[in-house]
Amino acid sequence: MTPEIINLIFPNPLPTPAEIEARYPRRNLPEGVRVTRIAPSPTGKMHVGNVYTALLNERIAHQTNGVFFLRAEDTDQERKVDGAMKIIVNSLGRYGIFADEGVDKDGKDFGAYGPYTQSERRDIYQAYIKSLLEKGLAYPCFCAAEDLDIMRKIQEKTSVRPGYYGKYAKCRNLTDEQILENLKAGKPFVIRFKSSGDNNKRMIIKDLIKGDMALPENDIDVVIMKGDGLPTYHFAHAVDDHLMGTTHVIRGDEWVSSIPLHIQLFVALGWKAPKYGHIAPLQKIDNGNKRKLSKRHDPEACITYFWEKGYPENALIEYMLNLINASFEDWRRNNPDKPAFDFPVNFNKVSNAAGALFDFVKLNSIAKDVVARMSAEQVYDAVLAWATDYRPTFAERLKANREYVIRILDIERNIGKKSRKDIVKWDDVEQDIAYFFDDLLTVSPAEKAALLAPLTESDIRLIADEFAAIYQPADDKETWFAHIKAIAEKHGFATDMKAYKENPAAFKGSVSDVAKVLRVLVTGRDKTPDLYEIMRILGADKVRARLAF
RNA sequence: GACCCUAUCAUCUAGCGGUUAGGAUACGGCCCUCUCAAGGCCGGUACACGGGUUCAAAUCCCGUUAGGGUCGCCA
Repeated sequence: MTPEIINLIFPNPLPTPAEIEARYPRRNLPEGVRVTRIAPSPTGKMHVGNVYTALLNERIAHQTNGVFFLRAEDTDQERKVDGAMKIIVNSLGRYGIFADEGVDKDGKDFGAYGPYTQSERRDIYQAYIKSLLEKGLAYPCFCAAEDLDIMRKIQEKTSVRPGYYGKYAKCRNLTDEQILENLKAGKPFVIRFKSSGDNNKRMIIKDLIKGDMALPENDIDVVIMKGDGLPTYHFAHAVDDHLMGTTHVIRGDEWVSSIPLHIQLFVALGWKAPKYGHIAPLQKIDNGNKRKLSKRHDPEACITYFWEKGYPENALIEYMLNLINASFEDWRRNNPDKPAFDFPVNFNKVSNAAGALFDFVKLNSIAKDVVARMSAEQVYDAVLAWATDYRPTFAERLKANREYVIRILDIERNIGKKSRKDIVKWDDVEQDIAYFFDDLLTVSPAEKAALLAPLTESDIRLIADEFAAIYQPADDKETWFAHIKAIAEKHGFATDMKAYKENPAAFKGSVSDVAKVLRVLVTGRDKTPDLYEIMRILGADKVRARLAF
């Protein structure tokens, strides 16, 4: 390719590859230290899968005291959304995932290997594309999108492998004169990579996660520079991950089939390719089939779904760590008090080769454990923070009743392994504690009576009155329960559950029925945590008032 | 259609030639118990199918089937 042509393609002054290399010195890191990255497109929504991939990459790097950086892949100017980096950075930060270098929430760079936004790296990509043109490893292509469509249709119709290769690569063998003519005529063009691959040959790819794969060599002359002068993903990946010193590229397995291309690109540019690891996307069941979670169709694919529901951040992290290495749950059992990030991720054994179903049942179970390990104060703070964003009215109530709510949240908590586990997500709490507030307790007497059937209204009234008369909030739990037993005995209810079970007909009911009367009258529900605690927290006045059935 | 990958309980998985196929979640039962939750104990459920190789196969090989992914100037 003549200098004249190259100057027509790149009339602007460009740095030389050597100058660029000098600006990106090799990272001086000890053996075994890993450099990874997360490279999302700023399209405005954060997929759970992005967080999952970021978590894995972050762990892989930071477990070796390596570098984890964030790069904005915004070469598709059509899909770019303003403010998207803020969403990405906040989403990750919320889960404790922080980059050492990259783009911050305002789109500003930090770190020595920038710019970390691809659209700001145009000259760098073009410099390397220019060098490829000079070496005859790339060429301009003047085929219009419509021409390519027609070509693809013909290929489909004649059952040939689609793509721009071999005899279908029309612009590959254009003469310098033809190129010059097109360029001078101002015909739009892209730059394609001149592939020397043979589709009939296989190359062995060593994938860190999937293992060895035999993939066909790439023989397609892919576009490396688009009509707008920006590179395609493939080319930007090679340039950036080389210059930025990425040692391990861990990404979604939609990239598997382009690994041969990527390796080709590294070879053509004279660089060493990073190690690759590919993870399968998170799936869901749809009409009996698995398919990947999609931002378009599945609300739960968007990370904000978990914010709205108030899933504890640690619950999602622990769930994801569990998907990464199923041994996480054993580790957690042995290390109940350690931060989740202390878990040694073994990325040679990343599970989920085929794509795991995102399992909310399991997530919920993990979430219960996570919440059970928190103190009442921590739960309060977390619920308040969540409610402030998503339930302002509830947030006001929480703020006005801090001590009271903490006491409520503390019922049967912090007793080691026996802690209650009824909170999965912050969204559950308002309902859980509603009966502690008179204005939220809207169960009518009729509804209460229905819950208490077959006891009659006079039975209920009798029990309630007798208990109200004797109730002392200062009583200890034994005394409190002795009162209930006494009332039971007096009215023909069994106090010995065994005796009752052996001969239920001999009694009107059991002591649990008496307790149930009190429970329903005081809380409006027949299922609650420890009634004794509830009464103490409510206070004698409120208890008596509610017992006045 | 072509190519690549994957295939163990309902779900996530352990397993890497010899195991009563293990764990977790879910489910069921019992115990505990003022209800519920929690906890403890117990239980059922799996190697997709068909061929090989081998003394021996969930493990290795080959097919079949099923699922996933990729075949763009999107990433």
